[in-house]
Amino acid sequence: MSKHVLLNVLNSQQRDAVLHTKGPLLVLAGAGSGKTKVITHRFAYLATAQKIPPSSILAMTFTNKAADEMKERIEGLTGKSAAGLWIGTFHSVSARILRKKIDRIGFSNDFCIYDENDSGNLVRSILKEFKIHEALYKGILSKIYSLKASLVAPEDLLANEDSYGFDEKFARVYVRYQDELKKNNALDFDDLIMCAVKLFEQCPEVLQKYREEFSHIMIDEFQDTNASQYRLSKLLASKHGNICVVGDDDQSIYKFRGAEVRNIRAFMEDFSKTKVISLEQNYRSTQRILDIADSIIARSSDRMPKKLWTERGKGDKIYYCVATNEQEEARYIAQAVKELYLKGKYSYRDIAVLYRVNQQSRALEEAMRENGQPHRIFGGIGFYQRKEMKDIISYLKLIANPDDSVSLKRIVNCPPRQIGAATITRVENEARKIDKSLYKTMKHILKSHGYTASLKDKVSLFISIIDELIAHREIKLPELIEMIFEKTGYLECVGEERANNLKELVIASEAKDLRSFLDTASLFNGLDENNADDCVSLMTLHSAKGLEFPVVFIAGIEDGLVPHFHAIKDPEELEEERRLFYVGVTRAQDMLVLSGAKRRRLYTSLQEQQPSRFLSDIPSGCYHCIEKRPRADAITSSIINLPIDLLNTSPFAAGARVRHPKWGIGVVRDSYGETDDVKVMVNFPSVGMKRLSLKFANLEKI
DNA sequence: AAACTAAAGCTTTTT
DNA sequence: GCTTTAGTTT
Repeated sequence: MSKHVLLNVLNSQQRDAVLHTKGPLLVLAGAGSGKTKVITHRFAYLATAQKIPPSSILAMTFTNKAADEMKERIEGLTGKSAAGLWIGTFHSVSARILRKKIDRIGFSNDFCIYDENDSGNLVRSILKEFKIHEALYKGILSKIYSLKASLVAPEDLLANEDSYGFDEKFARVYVRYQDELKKNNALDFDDLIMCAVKLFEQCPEVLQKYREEFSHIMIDEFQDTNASQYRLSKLLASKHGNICVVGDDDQSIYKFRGAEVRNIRAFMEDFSKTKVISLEQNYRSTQRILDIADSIIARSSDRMPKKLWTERGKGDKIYYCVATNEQEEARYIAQAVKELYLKGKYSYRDIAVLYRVNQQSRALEEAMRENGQPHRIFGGIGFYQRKEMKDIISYLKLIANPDDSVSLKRIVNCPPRQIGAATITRVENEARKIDKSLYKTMKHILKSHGYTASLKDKVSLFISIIDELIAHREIKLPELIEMIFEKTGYLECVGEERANNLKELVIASEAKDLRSFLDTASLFNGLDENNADDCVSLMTLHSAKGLEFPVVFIAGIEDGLVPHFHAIKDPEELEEERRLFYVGVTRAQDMLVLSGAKRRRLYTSLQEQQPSRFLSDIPSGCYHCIEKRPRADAITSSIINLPIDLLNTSPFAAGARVRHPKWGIGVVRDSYGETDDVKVMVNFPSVGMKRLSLKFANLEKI
């Protein structure tokens, strides 16, 4: 794409951001203001107009999805493949650097990556050994994570014991955890960033190499960076200062994961002469939606001042529906979805239902199912998170890295091989004695005397399977996986559904080598399915960030949910809830429907719920209140009064009697769609409700 | 070692 | 209320 065209499609602020290629740049990108467009066009501009080699531009995001989208759009703009470029998540970029250089700080370059599950198992086994109540592992793990996010290594903790306020017991667990990771030749997620920082800080010549390699740096969702990610970016950028960060403090909703909004202000201080550009024109939502959004966020304290505006016009009315309980609320939403669909302007895929906690999806999913709305719940367990996937991946991890004792433990008795807890404990004790990995210890046991024959037999059988697989580690990955199935008899010990999932794993492994496949499996949530099916999307407010939908429902606008009751006491957390609500509202393009219930079942008790305190910040004229009465009929009573122009005026309007060549006489229950493609719902006594297109159905009015 | 029962959880979660 | 996990039984 030519330079001219590249710049022409941008507004003046966006263009300023693209043209500011030298020195630090902070882009405050409001919701829907074309943030990704700026990043991708800036990349393309650097590469084409400024002749910067694309391989010298480092672009980091948080999610694989965002990285993929960025790559795709850059490919579209430059007409060249983005494969192999430095566009990726913080974690994948760090992993890529560490794969080449981590030996410089005393690790092996063929390290494996532990996901949260693996880390959790490791912490639990340490707690067991230390005789600490195992159920505490979650809290301990999250402490470890937050320390790592702040770049506090175990040795720093020990050196500074008092100042962090952690007890000695915890410090011992942390030290041990880190030792075990190293022994297993493994890094956890946070280590990826922490080790990259360590590498750069301890090896100036490595830092120098990458500083020269990355002449330009761009960072997306900057408000979500934690201390270690910011440090990493700063290390790489501080020399030339060609760093562009894009973010929105109003959309900071991951403080609980270590994100530091303060990094935005810190950036302006750390990089003097930072140019600040605000993107305030919103291309997504109607004015009514922005008004609501603004009234919510304007109350937020200590934010960078900005005000979104749009050229899209006022738009449809916004609704707030109060239902008696969560089932009624869900039914209301399901019926409104149905109505919107039947009116023809929106497909199911245009509609999202957002909520604060996953638990809310239950009632919603039930109502959708009853009403026959195709829907998809996002945010369950990912593709690679399923038990069967993790098992096979553990086999692969073990094949790639036999010293990975966490993976070994996971699959040593799966399928059952008579190697239970007692046997494992014996091997583990031995391993501690000779300070070797479980795999090496098992080999040691086979060569030693003084063990029972039955133990040796069991271990020998297992080791022979693993060694045979290791001997074939170079064959094509799908074949290797099939070989695991064959040698272990895994498929026979799982049900049909799981076996089918595993077939997908085989397919996903095609054209990949072992190493890169394992990185993919650890660092990717799973197949980020682009919803090809026409489905309503159900997801939490958190997972909706970065997405947009023509129609958005937000359920549970009640105190206790939005804001969540865990966040009500702490003013800072309350602010985050406000921003979360803001994020939800700003997902909507055309239509926004809020809802709440008067009573809701939370765990065991039926709670009386009050409307969200955030609603009182919205001027009452901004939305229409609806009381949901039970037993409203879906088709005959309109739940949402759609604008007149959407209503259909053809002769085949609701109530008309028609004759169909095959099904005989029926009654039109609803009609909708564009004038050149009108669709009707007809109830035929003989076959029931049918959805027909007037163009093809050959209906006769009688 | 597997199968069962009791008990304790229970916000969000990019990697 | 429901789901996960810890502990106990067979």
